[in-house]
This record gives sequence, structure tokens and C-alpha cells, in this order.
Amino acid sequence: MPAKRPPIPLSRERIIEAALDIADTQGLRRLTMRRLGEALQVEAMAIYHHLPGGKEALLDALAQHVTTVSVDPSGLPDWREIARAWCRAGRQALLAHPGVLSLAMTKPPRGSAAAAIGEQVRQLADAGLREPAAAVRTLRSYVFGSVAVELQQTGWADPKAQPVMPEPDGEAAFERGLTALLTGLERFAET
Amino acid sequence: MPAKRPPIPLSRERIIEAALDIADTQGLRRLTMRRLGEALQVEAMAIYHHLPGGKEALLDALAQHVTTVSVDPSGLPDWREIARAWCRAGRQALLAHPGVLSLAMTKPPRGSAAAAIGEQVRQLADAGLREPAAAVRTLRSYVFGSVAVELQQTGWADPKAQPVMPEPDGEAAFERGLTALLTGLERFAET
DNA sequence: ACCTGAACACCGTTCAAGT
DNA sequence: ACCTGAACACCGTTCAAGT
Repeated sequence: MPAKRPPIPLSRERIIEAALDIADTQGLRRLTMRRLGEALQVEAMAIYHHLPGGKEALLDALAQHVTTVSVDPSGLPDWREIARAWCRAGRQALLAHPGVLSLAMTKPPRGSAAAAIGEQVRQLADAGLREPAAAVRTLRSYVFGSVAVELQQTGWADPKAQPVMPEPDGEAAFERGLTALLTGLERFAET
Repeated sequence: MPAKRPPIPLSRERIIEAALDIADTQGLRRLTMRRLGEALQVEAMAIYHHLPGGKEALLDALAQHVTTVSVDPSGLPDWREIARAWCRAGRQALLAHPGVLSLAMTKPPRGSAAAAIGEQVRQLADAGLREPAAAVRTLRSYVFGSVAVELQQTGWADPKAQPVMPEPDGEAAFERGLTALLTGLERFAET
């Protein structure tokens, strides 16, 4: 028979990982403290010991997790390519966890997520872009919205859980729109 | 003493109106069938009679409500201005109901919301835009994302419910980004 | 036809208690 | 230090019953 105690002790990381898995496979509405405990082989109440803020803190942590990305700008020729890299990384991180997209778009960026935005602004400024904060805001808008529309199109949130149907044109549509946006930004935002 | 029966009989419209009010003022998490019934002076179970699908149908209806917009293209000189009008209308409709933004971005467009998208594509095609469906998709992405970022910035979802703080630069940022996007779309999408 | 009351299975969270 | 069990107030939804 299996041991009663969990093989690995609980940790913030394991909790977040398990929560993401539930949200992505069953939907955010089914992410429940009790179900999360079950997935971790633990009573639900044990979670509070590692995540003092309760469920609200858990949701904040999930949002932060999927909006924290980083880009190495070395080797990228200009601000245009740096911006492109950040947008692609942001899109990938969001697409990887469709279950928590609504949290990522709703919760204000905190901690590592806010730091990532600051780093992006800095890189673009260093690369000679004028008003980098405004540009980053516009790019973030586009990334969030693109992923939302892409997931809408795949019917991810539908009643009969479709077999994922990855929508092959999603990436192409994203790149087309991104190029259009960068072309437009060039017009007034060059240094 | 007040009458036990509600003064006005329940209706789908009244239910949606009351639900939007709760979501906008108290947050989506507090929108509950029981609280909704209380706001309508009715037992929660009465709602099911007018909204057969239960809470899931209610949330669908809310998403549809805030994503159904219309634009009269007559008098607008070109596709650029038609697109601008649709984007402004979409932004206003979403900003008016911050509580259900996450639903609007998540639920696939249905019914009147899907019809509005079709109408937008038709208008842009008539105005001479090439590949209007791709353009509308990109514009929708930008509108969704802009509103999400704007509401993040205002701290709408924060713990201590701020006094709305309408972020005066939100509209300016939206218009700047929109102009950039339209400029970029012009490049490859003219007829 | 429209609404209510009671009931059921399920939530998040607390708190004292176990080890 | 870390986890459990019981308890409380609250969910969504059903179903028979009232008017």
C-alpha cells in the first residue's frame, strides 16, 4: 500500500505547478483548493501553510508565473528585433497555459512580472527607441490581445472540450500583425 | 411594508443588467446566483426560469453583451476611419464594464457578437481593404489587449478598491497605438 | 406560468489538534 | 514544522410544491 504522507514535501513551486496543470486541463473554474490538495496527495488545508494568502495569493502567483519572461538582447541587431523577441516570448508563455490567461490579463503586474517589463523598457531604450515605455505598453497590449483571440479561435473554452486544435495560422497571424505594429511604431518612435 | 412579489416581473434583460452591476462594482468573483437574486428581489432559483442554462449561460450572455457593438460607416471617408470607429466603439463597450473583461476576452464570440465581427469585415471590404478578416483580427487583438492593460494600470482588480482613478492617459495611449497599427496595416493591406 | 423552500454536493477558510 | 479533522458560512443546481 502507498504511504499516507506525500513522498516529496509540499512546496510553493510544486503547488503552482499542480495548479497550472489543473487550470490548463480542466479550466480555471475547476481549480479548487480541495482538488489541488488531491493532486498533491495532501489535504487542502495543508496548502495554506505554504501559501499564506490563500486562494487569492495562489491566483496572483499563477498570473505572475505566466507573465514573467526574459530576453537576451545580445546579437539582436536593432530595437525592432528586440521588441519582436519579447513579443514572441510573451506569446509563448501565455499560450503554454491557456487556463490562466484571464488572470494574466487581469491582475496588475507584480514582482518578477513587473521587473520583466522594466527590463524590456530598458533594453529598447538602450537600443535607441524613443519613448520606450509607451512602445512597450502598446506591444504588451498586442501580445495579450493576440493570445486571447487565438485561444478564442481554437475554441479552448468551449463546452465540448475540443482536441486542442492548435490553429496552424495563429502564429502567422501573430507575426503579420506584429510586423504591422512595428512598422507603425517606427514612424514616430525612432531616436 | 414592501410587497413580497417583485414590482416588475423578471426578464432576461433585467437579470443581465443586474449581473453587470454586481460584477462591475464588486468583482466577478462576487457575482453569485444568490446575490443576483437578492439584487432582483427574488429567490436565486427564480433566475433559472428565465435563463435556462444556469450560471454558465449567464456568463456567456454577459460576454456577448459587452462585445456587441455597431458602427455606421456612412460619412466615414475611408477604411482607416471605419476601422478607427470600430476600435473606439469596442474599447468603450469593454471599458464600461470592467468586471466582465475577462469573460469578453475568453469566451468565443457568439450570436450578436459574432455578427458584429462579420459586419466589421464587410464594411472594411466594401471600403477597399484587402484581406479584411486578417485586419479585423489584428484590430480586435489590439482593442482587447489595450483595455486589459489600461485596466491593469488603473489597478481596478486591486485589493483596496481604488476610487476608479480613470487614468487620463489611457485614451491617448490607445489612440497612439491605434494610429501606429493602422499605419502598419496600410503598408500591405491596401487594395 | 412563475416563483419558493428544502435539500444535496461542493466551495474557501478557521482553528484546535495531532505527529 | 508540517499536516489533519471537524466545523462554519457560503456556493450552484435539482425538484417537488405552492400560487
